[in-house]
Amino acid sequence: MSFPQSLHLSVDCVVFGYDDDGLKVLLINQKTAATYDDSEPMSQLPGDLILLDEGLDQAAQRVLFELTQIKGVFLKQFMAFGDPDRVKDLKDRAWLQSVRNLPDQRVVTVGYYGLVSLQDFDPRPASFAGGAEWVDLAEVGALAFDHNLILAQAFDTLKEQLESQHISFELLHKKLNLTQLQALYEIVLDKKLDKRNFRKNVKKMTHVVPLDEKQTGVMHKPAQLFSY
Amino acid sequence: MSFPQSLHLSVDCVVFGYDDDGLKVLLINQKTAATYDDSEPMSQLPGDLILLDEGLDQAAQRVLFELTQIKGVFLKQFMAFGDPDRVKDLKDRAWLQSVRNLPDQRVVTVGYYGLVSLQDFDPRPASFAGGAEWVDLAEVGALAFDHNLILAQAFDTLKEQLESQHISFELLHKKLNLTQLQALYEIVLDKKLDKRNFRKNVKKMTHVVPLDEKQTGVMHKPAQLFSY
DNA sequence: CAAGGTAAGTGTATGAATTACACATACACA
DNA sequence: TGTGTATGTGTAATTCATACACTTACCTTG
Repeated sequence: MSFPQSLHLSVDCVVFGYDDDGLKVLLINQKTAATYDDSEPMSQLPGDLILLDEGLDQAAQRVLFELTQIKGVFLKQFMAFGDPDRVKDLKDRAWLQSVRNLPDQRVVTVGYYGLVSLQDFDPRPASFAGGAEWVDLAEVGALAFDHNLILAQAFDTLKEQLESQHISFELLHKKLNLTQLQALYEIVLDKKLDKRNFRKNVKKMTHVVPLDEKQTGVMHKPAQLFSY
Repeated sequence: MSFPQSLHLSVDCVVFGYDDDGLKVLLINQKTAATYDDSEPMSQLPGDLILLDEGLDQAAQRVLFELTQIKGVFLKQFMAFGDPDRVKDLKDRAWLQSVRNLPDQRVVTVGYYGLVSLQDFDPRPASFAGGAEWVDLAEVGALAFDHNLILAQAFDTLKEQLESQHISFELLHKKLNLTQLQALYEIVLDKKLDKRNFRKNVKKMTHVVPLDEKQTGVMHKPAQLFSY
């Protein structure tokens, strides 16, 4: 009835970044130390083991900050990934050996996702060691471990969230005008929306409130800004 | 960059059981060995540590079977619970000490939920050691650990699933007639539904198919049976 | 074997919500 | 002062959701 059990637990953060030319995801490059052959160092989602005295949500915030210097993003847990072999692939072994005490240990990870407006979060926190960068969703290649799966799952969850009306600003919590917000919806849901109907719907969302502030410096009628 | 880390991972199963007089949840009684004071042995959700070579879904199925003899339920992951103190409460220590090698170890758990029709799953797998039993949702008292929280969260998830049309039979995967199905919806969502409208909606769900089979032995027009 | 009891099964009219669609407005710049 | 550009707004048509009552098929009992 009791098992000798020893495994590791990590969090992985899928942070989507939105700007006018599309949806991006925040990736970090594995520091190349030792690759198992002559292949390129791989990219991966920012993630790491949790500490023994911190909660999961807390761990997600900390890990994201440590790896990318990004702070204050609303991160939401969406799924745990526990395939026993998820870190056993040859391509991932060398890297694990360079950073872990027990590189062969099984690792279960808890996935978090969030959404930010790229205007705010410096589009290139690349200054930081490890090289974090925003990669266009369409251009994401093969990631380490099962991170392509985690990313896909996070994206599905984001779509569901948006469609079920609940969230948008909750994730973004940033001031935006309605054209930008609509563009975000269109990119994530991958379909065109009607401007007037979209605005009618937003008016019904009580959690989206107009600010006093207006757009400035544009060559047209300035747009009203909104926030969560 | 690498942490000494040692913690346990478990799964907990929230199995809802439906029959004509309401919605129940499957609980097990802690074998009373040593309670920390003279209090009653507590109930808890069926759950246990995962094995090192099994996946999470697989672990959920195994643990449920080992603790309750129930097999073949569709179980769906819904959330990981990782509060560092979730198993540290005094009331839970004595029991952990009696069943675990490392009773002080932090335990993170992954929650699974499912829904079964009580006709099929012997309403009382109580014959089995440990005493599993179906408890009316309204009558669930204080559970061990954070299991009341896990249960509440699972129930919320179930409601969302039903409301978003997606699931019902996917969880039940059992033949039912439409009156029974409607009653299930009414109990879970806690509101009355219109019979004719409900049936119209079910017709739209392509995954719910009528069987050749009909109800027998009833004192009225026999109902068509449906399945997933 | 006829009559009565019981839940199953079915359609329509009304109101609510969603969709499709085009022009006047406000600011910046030249 | 005029032109360019994206903002901001209403209505009619359609689709979807709701409310509502009687006939049907089988079982039972007298």
